[in-house]
Amino acid sequence: MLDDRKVKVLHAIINSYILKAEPVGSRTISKQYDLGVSSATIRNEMSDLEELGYLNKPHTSAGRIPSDKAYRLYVDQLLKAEKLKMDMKKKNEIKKALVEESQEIDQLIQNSAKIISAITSYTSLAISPQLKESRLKHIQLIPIDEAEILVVLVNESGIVKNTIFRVEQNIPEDQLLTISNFLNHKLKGFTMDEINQAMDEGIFREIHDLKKILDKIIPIINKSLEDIDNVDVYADGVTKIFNFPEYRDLNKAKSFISFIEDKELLIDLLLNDTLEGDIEITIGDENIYDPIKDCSLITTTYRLGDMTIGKIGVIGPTRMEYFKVINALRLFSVNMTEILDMLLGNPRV
Amino acid sequence: MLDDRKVKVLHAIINSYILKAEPVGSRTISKQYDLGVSSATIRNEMSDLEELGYLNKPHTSAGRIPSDKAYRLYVDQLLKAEKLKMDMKKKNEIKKALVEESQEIDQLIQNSAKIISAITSYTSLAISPQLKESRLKHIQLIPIDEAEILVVLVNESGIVKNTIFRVEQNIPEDQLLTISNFLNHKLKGFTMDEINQAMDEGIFREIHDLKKILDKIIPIINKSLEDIDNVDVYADGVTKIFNFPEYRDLNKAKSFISFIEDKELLIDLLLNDTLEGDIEITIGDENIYDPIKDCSLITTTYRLGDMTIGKIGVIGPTRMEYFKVINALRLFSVNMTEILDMLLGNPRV
DNA sequence: GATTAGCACTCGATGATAAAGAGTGCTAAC
DNA sequence: GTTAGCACTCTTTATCATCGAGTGCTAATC
Repeated sequence: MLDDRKVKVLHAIINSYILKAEPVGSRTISKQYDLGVSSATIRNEMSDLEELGYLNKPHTSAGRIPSDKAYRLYVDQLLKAEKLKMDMKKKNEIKKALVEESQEIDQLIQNSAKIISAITSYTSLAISPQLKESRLKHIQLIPIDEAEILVVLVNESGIVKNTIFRVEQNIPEDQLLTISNFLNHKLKGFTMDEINQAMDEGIFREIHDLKKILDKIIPIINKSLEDIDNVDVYADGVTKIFNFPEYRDLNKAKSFISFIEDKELLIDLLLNDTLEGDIEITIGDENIYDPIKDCSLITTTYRLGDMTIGKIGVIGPTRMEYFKVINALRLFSVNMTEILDMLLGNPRV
Repeated sequence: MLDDRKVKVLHAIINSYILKAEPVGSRTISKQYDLGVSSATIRNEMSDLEELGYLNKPHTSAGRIPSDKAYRLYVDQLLKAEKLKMDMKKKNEIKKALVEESQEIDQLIQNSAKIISAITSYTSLAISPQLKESRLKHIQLIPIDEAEILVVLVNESGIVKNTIFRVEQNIPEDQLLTISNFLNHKLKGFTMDEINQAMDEGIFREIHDLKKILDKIIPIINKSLEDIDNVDVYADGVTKIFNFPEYRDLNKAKSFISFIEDKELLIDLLLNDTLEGDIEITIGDENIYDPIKDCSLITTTYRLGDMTIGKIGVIGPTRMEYFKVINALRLFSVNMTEILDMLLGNPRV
């Protein structure tokens, strides 16, 4: 069905269209890509490719445009054929830049998005670590002054969360310590769900004298653990979309940018996919959301330990420089995993 | 120079232009605004107003467009004349929505930006609290496990910051407590600058046995206090700009959105102004930055105690619904100040 | 002296028409 | 199977006439 020459023609068309963003004619291919056949032959092949669904015609007298199906074929072959020859020098440069700028995890993610957008020239997306079901590692109550107590929570991954709350009457420091110890003893290693369940079962029944303060603290613990699990998304280089002729149309640009502006949708977009695999590519109509049905989304994951905890990627017109983007993202996947390990991972000494 | 009727004509033109975004002709004014004079008279007045710099002509046979100078006059009179009749019902509605959604300060600011953009239909901007020179209120070291210590800092305003760091060898809990107490004793109430200075003066000389751990902690304290002072900006409703006909031009839209995307510039924009005053308005060419020289920026401040600590505002075409925006922002200024007081302020019981 | 009706004039916007150009698809020859 | 050649299609671009909103001036009017 798809003989060797057809594939070559198709690739030539795709390459040309990625480069120029203009419908590709038979003459262009026969002249600029060395296939050794005349434009008439190319015309015949193109006609076949169109029939097979790999090419579209904007109108009779225009050239051809690759379909989503064509990109899919192209990308699959790209991913299969391509050896992962990572440019270690570049990788380490990026790593250095990332580490220097990012002491906090959120900063790391944000900076990654920024750098990716800069080096690929596409809009980048990134989602903060997913630490679903995080387990409590440490809890401590600290008196700030007579009327304020600070609750500090640390989860397994080393993410910390604090809340200050007010109390009517002064609670002696040693009593707070007792409470801290007690809570640590009872709740350490549990997820929020488990803590809730334990409470329903009345693990605190034994101590009546602390009840009043515990009643105040438990909701805080809950909220904080919830907060830790909360995700954030970042986008960078949104206006890069204006550089692509397909977004000369104001309405298209608007709908794209509106989509990117909607954090809820972005989170959904990045999480709905699996968190598996190395590089994931969604092309055009394969996307669920209407506003990006003529975009391609390329994402990669980053890990903490052996858990995949987040995603970072690039979005742009289906006519995307897949090769370049895939390579850039691979660099980041490795780098971020390494950096996260350094920032959050358990010390392995 | 500017007699009463000229002002009336000018206001009519401004109102019409704000509404329609189209050059205003003399006939429109004489028909739709009840000034009791013919279009010819209006024409004469318009000619005078143009000479005085209040009106511009796109070309000979178009109507007139208000100049920045005209908006400035209009706005100044608006601010002077307008009584602050705050819609208390609406104010409290908004307050309720804000309080429910925002437990964290940053969330409060973000939500405010979102709501403001929604009710005004313009792009909103907000900057996180400026707690310049924040003073240390409390510091505590908490052992997480054998190799990790959590440093918790609380500043005067009740903002908390944590960092986990690793130690080679286990430090006994009581020793950490001693260190905490010592640091609290020495550093409480000081700003970062003062802490640095104190260290240069060698306040820690007396205790040699703690030197090793202190050397590790001091940079963390510094970084954390710096971090607390760090500002963040938020923008919401960026794509609203597409709704305005003056941004039908792709390049204009791009340059506007690029500007808004650049956090550095936004911070500068919001901080370069004074932090004084109720409502501040910068019109068109009064703006320093080129990309927004045909925008107006309206901001208001919010306070903590008697210190102005942040700004929130709206940006849009100079043809802006000043009245509506000013009223909306006033509501927010009061609400946010009240909410911040509740979240962070000292308990006054 | 201010106001107004009247009218010539300006200039962008709109739409129709023509010409140019890129590309296809078919046919017939190689 | 490949290719040259050519009629045909459809968009793009340029040109030109027309339309209409609006001005600015003049002369008449209040």
